[in-house]
Amino acid sequence: MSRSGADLALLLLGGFRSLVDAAIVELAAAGYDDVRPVHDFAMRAIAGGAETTSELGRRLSVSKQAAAKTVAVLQERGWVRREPDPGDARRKRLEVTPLGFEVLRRGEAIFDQLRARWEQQIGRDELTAIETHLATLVGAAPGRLDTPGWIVHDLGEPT
Amino acid sequence: MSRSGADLALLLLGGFRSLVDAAIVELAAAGYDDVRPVHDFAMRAIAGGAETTSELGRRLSVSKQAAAKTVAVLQERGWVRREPDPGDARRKRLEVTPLGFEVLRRGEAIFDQLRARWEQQIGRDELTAIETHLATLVGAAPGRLDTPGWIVHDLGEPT
DNA sequence: ATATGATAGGTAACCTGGTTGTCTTTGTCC
DNA sequence: GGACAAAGACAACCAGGTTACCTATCATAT
Repeated sequence: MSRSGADLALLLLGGFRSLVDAAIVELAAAGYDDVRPVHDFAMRAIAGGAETTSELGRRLSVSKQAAAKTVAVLQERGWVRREPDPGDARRKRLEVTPLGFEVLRRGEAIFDQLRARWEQQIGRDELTAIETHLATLVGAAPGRLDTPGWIVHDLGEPT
Repeated sequence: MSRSGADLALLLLGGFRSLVDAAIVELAAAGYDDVRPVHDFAMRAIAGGAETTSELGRRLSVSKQAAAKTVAVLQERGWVRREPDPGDARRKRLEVTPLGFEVLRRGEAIFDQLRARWEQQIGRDELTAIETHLATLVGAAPGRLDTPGWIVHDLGEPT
């Protein structure tokens, strides 16, 4: 019945949004108010080795100023700390706080749960097929979205 | 190898963005500068029967003020006209201009082309399967994204 | 016939997540 | 020591949203 290409785009966006909206709602219910995708991404990047604001900006493909704004809210909420770098007075080293890791782990659990729910609906093989194909789509595109290789999967313990 | 739920969300967003970014680039190359998804959606909604700014806002699930801003740029670019409604002095009737339809048709063609390219890569059945499953995901979600039933598929001729 | 309430639109102030441009401080390399 | 690069801070701006509030017009009930 031939969906249009625009439909496809809409479906992809819709899928993302239904996942993310559900996650935001559940995080809020768990007491973490107003966690946005950008917060999650940024904390993962920091946990994954983005030590400075400038580096964070590069990894997220945004300007360092934009990264600085994000860091400011993260810091204000106590999810990220900024401390002077002993070896370089220009830098302020970023680190995710235990509380930040908690948010990250919660978010992860929620996403996994949503994914599991969907897997149950459409079947395991179908889901992996979708993921594989999406990965090739994203990978094949003249990528504006930087390959999210920096996404840290093992959140470990909050030290 | 178990992708996480967060990966899935990222893949969906990435898929949307690679499609949309490519479309924006190609539309720009065709002389239509800075066509954003929101412009396309809004014009489709208008073409599909959203006669007033308030109605447009309702259909796009944004405030009427936000819709008014979008209409302002659409009008400025000559893609949409606003004319007083003869039967109701409060209303200003919206209509997509021939130029606006041209943009819409161009965008549609580009999306279809991108979809076709992808279909070639992963196979027809796979793509339809993905679309079907995405549709259930989006449909099943306690939908923040209003069902885009208003999306007009047949752009017809610019009259 | 008019008062009441709903609706269309406009204006203004504000938020978020971006941008560019400019500046200072600090580090590195020759 | 001098030139340049990099980190961060600050300001102005933009897009696309929000809420609050105002006026004009229409519809309806009494």
